[in-house]
Amino acid sequence: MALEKSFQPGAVEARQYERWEKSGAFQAGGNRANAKPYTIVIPPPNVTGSLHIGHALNNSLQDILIRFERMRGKDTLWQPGTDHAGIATQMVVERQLEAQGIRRKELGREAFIDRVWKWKAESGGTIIRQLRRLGATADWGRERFTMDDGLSDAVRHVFVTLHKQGLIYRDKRLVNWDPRLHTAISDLEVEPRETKGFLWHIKYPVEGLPNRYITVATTRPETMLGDTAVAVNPEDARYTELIDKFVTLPLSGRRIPIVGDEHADPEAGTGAVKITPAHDFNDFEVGRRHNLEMINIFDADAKLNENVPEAYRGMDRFDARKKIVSDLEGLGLLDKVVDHILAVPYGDRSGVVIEPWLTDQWYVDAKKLSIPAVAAVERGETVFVPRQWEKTFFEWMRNIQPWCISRQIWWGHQIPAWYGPDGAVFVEMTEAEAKVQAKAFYGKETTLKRETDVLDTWFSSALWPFSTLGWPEQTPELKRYYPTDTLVTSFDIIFFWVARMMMMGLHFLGEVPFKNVYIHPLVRDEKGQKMSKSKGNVIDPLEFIDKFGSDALRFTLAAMAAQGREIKLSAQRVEGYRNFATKVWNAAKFCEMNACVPQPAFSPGAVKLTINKWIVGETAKASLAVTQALDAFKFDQAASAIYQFTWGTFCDWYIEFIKPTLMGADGTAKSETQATAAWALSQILHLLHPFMPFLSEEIWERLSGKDLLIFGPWPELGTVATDTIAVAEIDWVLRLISGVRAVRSEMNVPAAAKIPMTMRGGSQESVRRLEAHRDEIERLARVTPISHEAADANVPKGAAQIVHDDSVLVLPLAGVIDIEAERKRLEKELTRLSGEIEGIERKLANNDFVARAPEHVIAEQHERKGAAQAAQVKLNEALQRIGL
RNA sequence: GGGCGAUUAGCUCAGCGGUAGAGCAUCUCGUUUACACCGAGAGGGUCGGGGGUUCGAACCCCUCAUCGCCCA
Repeated sequence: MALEKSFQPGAVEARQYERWEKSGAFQAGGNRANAKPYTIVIPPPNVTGSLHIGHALNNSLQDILIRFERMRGKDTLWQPGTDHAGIATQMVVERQLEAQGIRRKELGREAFIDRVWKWKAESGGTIIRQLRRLGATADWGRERFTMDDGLSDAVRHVFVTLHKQGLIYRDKRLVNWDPRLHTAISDLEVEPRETKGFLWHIKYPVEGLPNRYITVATTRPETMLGDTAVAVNPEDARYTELIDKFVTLPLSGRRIPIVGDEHADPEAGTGAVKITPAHDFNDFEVGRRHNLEMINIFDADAKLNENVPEAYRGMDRFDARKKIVSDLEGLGLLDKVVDHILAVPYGDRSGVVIEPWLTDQWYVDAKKLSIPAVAAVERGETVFVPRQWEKTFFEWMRNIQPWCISRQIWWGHQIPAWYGPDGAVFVEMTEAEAKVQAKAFYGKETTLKRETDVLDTWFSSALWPFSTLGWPEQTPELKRYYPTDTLVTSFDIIFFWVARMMMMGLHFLGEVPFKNVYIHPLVRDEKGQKMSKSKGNVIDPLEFIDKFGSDALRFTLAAMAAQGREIKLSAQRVEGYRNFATKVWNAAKFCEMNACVPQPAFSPGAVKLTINKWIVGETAKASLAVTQALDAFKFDQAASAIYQFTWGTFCDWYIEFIKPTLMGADGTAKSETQATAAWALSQILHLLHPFMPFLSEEIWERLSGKDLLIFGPWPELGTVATDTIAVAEIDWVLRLISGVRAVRSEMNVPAAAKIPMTMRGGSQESVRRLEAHRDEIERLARVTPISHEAADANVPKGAAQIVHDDSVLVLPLAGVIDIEAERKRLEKELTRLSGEIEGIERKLANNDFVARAPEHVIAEQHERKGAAQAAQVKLNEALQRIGL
């Protein structure tokens, strides 16, 4: 079947994807039961999500690894799925209901959850379908969802076990309260935004000292109604005499102590700070140190509650701020107001200011769980790539806080805890078991009330690497694929994912969940800005796929995935790699037109022609480069290696070189070259497959028509030795051609003109090479006739001369050449050479260099100097001849 | 305030102790039978500044500057 003029991704992608899927290539296990397993678990995207460019990068890289290992013969498992995204999903469905005039609370918990499931069945998991367009070869039959029965069972099991081990407990602490969503959220879901605000300096009258005030500076005056102390630094001489005295809190008249605490920074504000333990994380700690009372002044909406003077009750926190400031001013207690920049915490889902609020919540003792996780990374059981991210991991893990896992929403894993009438709690897998416990506790049947809170989504995500494999059942899959091999994610997820999965994996399976964590960059727009819906600069990967093809997008992302950088993506770049795809297509078309068909019995080590020996060696080199780069997660280098080899070596030189042979009549040379070209192309398709799967599979099908490329085998050409003699010879020819082309262009010789070339001097070997490659040189350098003459022969007037190793190439261009220009060219070359020689001589004259530098470096310098000097001699001769 | 990172050709980025690289852009030439989504060639960098270590530094160390990100 003849190949069309160019590659049409749209016509190919769906069909090839179907071939793969039908072939069973995606399925773990399969007929590779004896092979070594290789496993990646997908970082589960939100079930509400759709594919954005970050997902495209993340999943392209995973697919490249999976395809690479699959071709190498491993039993690959790429475990796909989504998480239930508690708050996000609940919000989506709630909004839908509101549009129909239905309020969640009116509907009731059970009915609401039914609606969420219905929504999930209809519109959830868009992203999973979109991943197929990217060419992702995950094992879709094994797709999991964090709310599946099995995974929910794992969640309950973990919760109950940790509780019995004392690693999950209930506590009254400050949490990040979202007054709009009415739930606690995690530190990581809080987005600090730098905001212009004020520092209000407020005077608190000191008890027993008439007209003596202590002035506190605060960014949140409304919280003063909950103050239970004023703190000053014990070292601060201004205030030492006031410590242990009392102030009268303005507006409420409460009597609160002045305490000495290091939290007060003498340099900041007035050096005295008000302490509101129930509404500030730092103050909470101060309160614990000094046994201060904790007064909660807000309700769940962040409105002032009954613990404040009546005038302020029921007010919104920001309205209350205004009133309090003005009331203080009226009392003459407002000292001054200073502009101040502060970080205000916003909920990343709700967009409202988060309120530190005192509530009862469930916590995981993350500190205890973090110890083995840190140790495992220290021992190298899990390795981060690039390594530097281990610092980030350690930094966070060593300062880890108790993990608040309860959420006051409905969609999620309801906490398996039941309360007795007196508040005693029974944590069990099922209500029946809880009842048994309760009966033993109370000595009689009792009515229990289940905890209404659900768990943080990340609690279930943390179990993903093993819950998806069937844990807590001891399944064969768990045994075979855990620990997984590689987790591919970006750095902003180290805390969310990596850390929590490490803790849970180690605690429950005694082994790390993954051996490598590859941290890839974040994708930004062309200007380097983070993409966000509000900025309107989001790139839709599907648009790129439609326009340039999935392969082009994948290749671009791989090529830009250099370690330790951000990716700035531009359409131009994607277009460039689309062009590369077309180039490959056309090279294949050329091979097809010239009957270059893969020969099953072809042995790359047995080819006879120099050019074929050369391309065999170059192919082996390229395959090694790609393999090594992928092994080291250097996707950019792997992409670059296959790109350079395909375009710069195979297309630019090899194909051009073999044209005469392919079109000639020499049967033996022709058939060897056809077979070699077909072989080299097939190696290219194999090496390219992980990056450009659709294109490579399509060409492979047309070329060989048989086995699917997706199954490999991956080129392992380590045993094919590079023929160094052939490499040196072809290198000599290529440099000769390039040299002639450069001079022609510089001298403005019309591209179509064929000019004579004489090689002057040169060793026997040079003469032999010239003769052996006469045809190719004539064609590619556009010179004819080619002749050879002795080093002392006469040179025609007005000839351009090129020093080429041990010979000089003479291009007689009388009438065409500008003698002055040629002289300048030669002189420029000479200047460059003498500069180089000077530099080398300076080095060699340095005794320290000769004494201390390694031998091979010195030898190299001598070699370079020799070559430069030889060229210098020839150039000088050429300069002398030019005027003759 | 603490930590991490960046600064290399016009742009985007590799390279991280021993002759400064790629892609794109620019300029010149091109109806050579796979490809103009192409071919041939060219120009362009004292590798942010300053110190130091070394026979030798874009690369290691110190310092300053500028710009990011994370944590307080």
